[in-house]
Amino acid sequence: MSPRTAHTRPSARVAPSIDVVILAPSGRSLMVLLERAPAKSRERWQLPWRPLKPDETIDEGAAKLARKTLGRTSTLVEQVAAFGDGKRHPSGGELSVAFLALIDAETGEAFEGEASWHAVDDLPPLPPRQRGMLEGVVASLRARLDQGPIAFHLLPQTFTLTQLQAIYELLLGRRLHKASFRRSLHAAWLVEPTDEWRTEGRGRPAQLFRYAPKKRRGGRRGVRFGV
Amino acid sequence: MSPRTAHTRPSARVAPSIDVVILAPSGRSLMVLLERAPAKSRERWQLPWRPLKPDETIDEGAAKLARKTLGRTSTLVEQVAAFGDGKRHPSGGELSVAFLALIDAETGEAFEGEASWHAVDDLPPLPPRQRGMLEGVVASLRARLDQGPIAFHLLPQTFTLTQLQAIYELLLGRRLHKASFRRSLHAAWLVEPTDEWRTEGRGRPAQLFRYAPKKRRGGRRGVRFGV
DNA sequence: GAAATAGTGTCTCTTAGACACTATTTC
DNA sequence: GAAATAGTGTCTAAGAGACACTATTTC
Repeated sequence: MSPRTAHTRPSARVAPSIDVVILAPSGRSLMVLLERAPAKSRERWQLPWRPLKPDETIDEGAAKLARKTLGRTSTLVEQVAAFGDGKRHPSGGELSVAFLALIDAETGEAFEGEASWHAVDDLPPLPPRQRGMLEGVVASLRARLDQGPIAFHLLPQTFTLTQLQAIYELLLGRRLHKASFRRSLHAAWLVEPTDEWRTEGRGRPAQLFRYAPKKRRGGRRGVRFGV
Repeated sequence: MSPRTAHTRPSARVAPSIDVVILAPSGRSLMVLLERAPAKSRERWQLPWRPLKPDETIDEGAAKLARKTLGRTSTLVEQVAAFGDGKRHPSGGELSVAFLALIDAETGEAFEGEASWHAVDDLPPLPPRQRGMLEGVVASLRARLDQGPIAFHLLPQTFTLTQLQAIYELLLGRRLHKASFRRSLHAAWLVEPTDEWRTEGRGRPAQLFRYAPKKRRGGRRGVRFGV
């Protein structure tokens, strides 16, 4: 049922790989960090990956990989899913574990290294399993947007409400109503104002906010049946 | 940071394991299917598992394992997450992939085999990694309840609305309002009535419904900020 | 003053939940 | 008729979206 490439070596046991999807917002796009693939590869780009070493946990391996790629400790590294669908992966192994790391726009723009940013809507060819992993990770990110404070990982410590709304619009793929957005945000007690204001070209300056969840209101909305 | 058991053999590469969490509703509890562990084990019970074989995909492996355990093809087998947290697993390996299978109550009650049902709220000791896997799978199930028609996999083909509501209450862990539940269900066009009615002891007979999603209304509620 | 961006007040419509009711069965 | 369960009508309150407005900046 699942496709299988011809060149897998059936009896050689290859270590599972750890692959990391590092995302940052940029303008109206979500960007992913890709590395140049080795010269012999079919594709020119790949997700950063490494084999799972025998005496480390996958979380340790992923943290090391993200750190090596980014040159710093990232905000969030979180396991998403395992992929062992028979599609081709640079490791030659059967199993890969996908991790997600989120970087804020400022840090993303400042990044300089071996890897470079690509819009997730307009990607170069990737090894097939990595392509699936990237799509799976982004889909899971979108699905979990309302389950936790994911969006704040894509912003600097302080931010304007317009910036925050732009992140939600980016991840949800649709425009949001400004007044409604701010009302729900206020009701959720997730952010608090700082006493700083940011002037950006023309227009009234915007107040800066920080992420500071206060209480958890009993979020008892009714049952929402599957989309 | 993560605990590591002393008995892992650092250089022996052990195949990743595939573990299945098979769930069925029973009364007011979610039940999971556990197998007797081999005599030498620390715990007496374990989740059904098997090593990933070199030339199969994880989905194939999980499907075979579920079929072997249940003696039939299960309704839903779906990968949830990988666990490689350094905790002990019967396989001795570092990495395990968790799968979820959902069985309806009638099929669950009819099941007879090597394994037996245990309430997820009242479990015997399990190998530590499997304990984490089970909790992770159940948490993910609850979190994804409103993303897809999960609840219907826990019911027979036709069911009463009271049964359906009981499944949602079981998974959400709270009581729901009858009239509201039915109104939202009607608005979501997920079920259609059959012309059968079920009499169960006293009380007015209940109409049987079947899962028959009609249209997808633009489920455009506002942003819900993380709980 | 014009243009641009930030932020708010009010109205409407949808819907979750409470409450109370009717309907149909067994005992 | 009593008890039990199924199913519905109406009211209220919360909140999402539309619209229009005010506020503060640069040019």
